[in-house]
Amino acid sequence: MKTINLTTQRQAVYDVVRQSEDHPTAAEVMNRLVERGHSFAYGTVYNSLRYLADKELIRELKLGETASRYDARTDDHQHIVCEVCGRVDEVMTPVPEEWMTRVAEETEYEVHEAHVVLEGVCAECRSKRKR
Amino acid sequence: MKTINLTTQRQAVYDVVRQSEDHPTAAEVMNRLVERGHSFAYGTVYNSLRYLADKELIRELKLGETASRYDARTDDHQHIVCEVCGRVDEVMTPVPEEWMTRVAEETEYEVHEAHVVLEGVCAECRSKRKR
DNA sequence: AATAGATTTATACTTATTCTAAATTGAAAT
DNA sequence: ATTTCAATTTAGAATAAGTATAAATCTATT
Ligand SMILES: [Mn+2]
Ligand SMILES: [Mn+2]
Ligand SMILES: [Zn+2]
Ligand SMILES: [Zn+2]
Repeated sequence: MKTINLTTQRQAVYDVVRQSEDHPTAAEVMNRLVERGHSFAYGTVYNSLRYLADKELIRELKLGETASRYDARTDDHQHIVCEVCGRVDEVMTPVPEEWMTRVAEETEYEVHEAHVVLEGVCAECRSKRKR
Repeated sequence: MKTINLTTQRQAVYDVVRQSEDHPTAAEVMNRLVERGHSFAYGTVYNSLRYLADKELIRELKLGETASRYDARTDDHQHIVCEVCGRVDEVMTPVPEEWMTRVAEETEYEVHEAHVVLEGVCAECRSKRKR
């Protein structure tokens, strides 16, 4: 049931995701694997990412870009994307329970989760802009 | 600058989106155009949707599915997707300003907007399930 | 060692969308 | 009315991300 089989490939993919701070795409994971001397088939990287996400060791993020990103943080959190440089940062402030409750009332849905993608300008791009 | 040129094709695409309650995908828009007796090139439908979204007559939604959906409502609102039947409903209860402010403090971003996709089970699927 | 299930690999395929270059349209100027 | 020119549409090719397939390889158990 709960048994997790970490093959060489899966372990290497997992390591890359865990050691990345920037929510890499599958293509970025692949590049980093090559940098580390691995050469796995593309399909294997996709399979591994899917496997790790299924086992909840990582999360797949759909941020509205063309490619999914992957995140080794599996605790509840959201994301913010810089409109200027594209960086993706963590949002740890939780979505208010009370808002979710109100949405459940409004929509008559049983609400399971909320995926939030915020957009704005990061501190770095803001300071660059002022000048 | 602000001039909007609604060709026959763009007008027809706009009409379909406005008269749809269900946030159709580009392929669904195309089917509905054919039902109405139109036969536009695929590229034209995509171009029209992009044009209308640029002019802010409609909105493009990225809900984490493979295909974008389109929405004739351009006022501020969010969406909820049923995990069982896939239907997409409106969420009009606004995201709390206060939460956005806290996120701005936490991340040091200048926050411009929030895109929220909630997931859960709709009333209809819930009642079907209970039996 | 033999078997069998799981996994990896290379490659083909799919889906959504964008790009391209030629043809068409339509408004403005003659 | 005819010419002109930019904007638009069209058909089809191209791209990007991801999935499916089938053969080869690995691994645990007899
Ligand atoms: Mn994250
Ligand atoms: Mn909507
Ligand atoms: Zn930035
Ligand atoms: Zn439902």
